[in-house]
Amino acid sequence: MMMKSDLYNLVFSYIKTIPKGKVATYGLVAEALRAKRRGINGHLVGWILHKNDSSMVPCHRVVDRNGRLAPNFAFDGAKEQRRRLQVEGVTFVDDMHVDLERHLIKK
DNA sequence: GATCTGACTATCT
DNA sequence: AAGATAGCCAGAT
Repeated sequence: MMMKSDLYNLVFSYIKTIPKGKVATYGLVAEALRAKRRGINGHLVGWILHKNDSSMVPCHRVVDRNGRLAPNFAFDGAKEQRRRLQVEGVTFVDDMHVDLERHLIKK
């Protein structure tokens, strides 16, 4: 198979489980992955997504702990990410911040 | 195989 | 309040 690596697989597997209209934080993903691979931090998660640039994965549902969207150099631009989330029913408290209280998977 | 890098987060200054 | 530092890991070179 062409699996990049175990980490990629873990990250994508988790992200794919994020329900539509929900979001997860990098820290949350990292925490979940920590169950499989010890000591994983948010850097790993975001960085893997960056390297992979997977349009096939709902990486737009992953935000930082403040609910802020990824930086502009991800996706087609932060505004594109915001548009995708809004289409899925995610509400925003700011142009760049999702409403974590309503859409964060869990805490 | 050593060094650099990274879309994070918490803590300190 | 905003910038700097530390902690942590694995992929890329």
